[in-house]
Amino acid sequence: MLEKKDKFLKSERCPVRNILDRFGDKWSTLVILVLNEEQKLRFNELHRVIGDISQKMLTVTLRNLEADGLVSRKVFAEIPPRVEYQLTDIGKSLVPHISGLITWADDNFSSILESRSSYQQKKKN
Amino acid sequence: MLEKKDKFLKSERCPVRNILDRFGDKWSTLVILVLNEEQKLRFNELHRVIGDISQKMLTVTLRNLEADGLVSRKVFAEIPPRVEYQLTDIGKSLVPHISGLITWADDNFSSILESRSSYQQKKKN
DNA sequence: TCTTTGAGTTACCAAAAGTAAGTAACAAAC
DNA sequence: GTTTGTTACTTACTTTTGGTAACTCAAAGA
Repeated sequence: MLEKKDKFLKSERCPVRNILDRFGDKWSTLVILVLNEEQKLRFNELHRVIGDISQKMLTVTLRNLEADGLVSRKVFAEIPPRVEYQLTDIGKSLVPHISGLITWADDNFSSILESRSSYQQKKKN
Repeated sequence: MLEKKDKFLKSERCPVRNILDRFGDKWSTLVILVLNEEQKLRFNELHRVIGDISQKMLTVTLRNLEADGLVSRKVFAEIPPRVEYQLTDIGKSLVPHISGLITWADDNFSSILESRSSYQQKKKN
C-alpha cells in the first residue's frame, strides 16, 4: 500500500512520466498537431477536423491542455456561443518534437506494417 | 479544406494516426525508453524497473512492440524460462525522437505545474 | 411558436486496464 | 516423494476510462 502510493507520487513528480501520461491519452497529441496546422479553431471545427473524437473527449482533452498551459481558450460573449482554441507559446514549442515522431512514423510506416503482417502469419503456425 | 484533412486523419492507413495510436497506449514509450537504457532485459526485470505496470499490460505492450518490429524477443529453452527483450534497429531509431520529447518535458515541467495549479485556483472562483 | 445554432454536459453502455490468482515445467530443499 | 521456488506468462474478475446519444442554454430566424 505504502509502496504503491510511493510509486504514484514518484511518477507524479517525474517529468518523464508526466509527459508520457499526457501522451498516454490518445487525443492530446492529435489536438496539438491540428491546432498547429490551423492556428485557431473553434470547438466544432476541431471536432470536424479530427472526425472520430467524441465531444466528451474533445472537451476533456482541451481542458487538460488548457490546464497545462499548452492551449488557450477564448470565449466570445455571443449567442450561439463562440470559443476559439489555439496553441500557446509553450504549446508551439512542443510541436517540433512531435513532428520528429511524425517524420519517423512516415519513414518507417511500411516497415512496421510488414512486420505486423508477418507477425500475424507466425501466430497462425 | 477541412474535409480533406478529415479523411486523412480518420484513415486507418494514416502513418500519423497509426504512430499516435501506438503512443496512445500509455506503456509503449516507457518500455522503449527503459530498453534503450538497459540494452537487454528479461520480463521480470522490465517489470521491476518500470514498477507500476501490471504483468498483463507488460505482456500486451511487449507483444505489440514485437509485432511492430520495434522490440525483439529471444526465448531460451530453459527451466525456469528465460526471455530477453531488446530494441531492434528500427526501435533504436525511434529513441532520439522520444528523447526530444523528454528533453522538452524536463525543460517545461515547472511551467506546466505552475499552469496546472493556477488553473485549479481559477476553477474555485 | 418552433426550429436552429455552438459548445458543451449528462446518463448510460462498451472497451481498456488493473488485480489477484492460477499455470507450466523442473530443480532443489525438506 | 512431497513441498517450495523459479520465471514468464494467462485468466477471471473488477475498476477506470472512453464512446454514444440525448439534453441544455439563450437568442435569432421562419
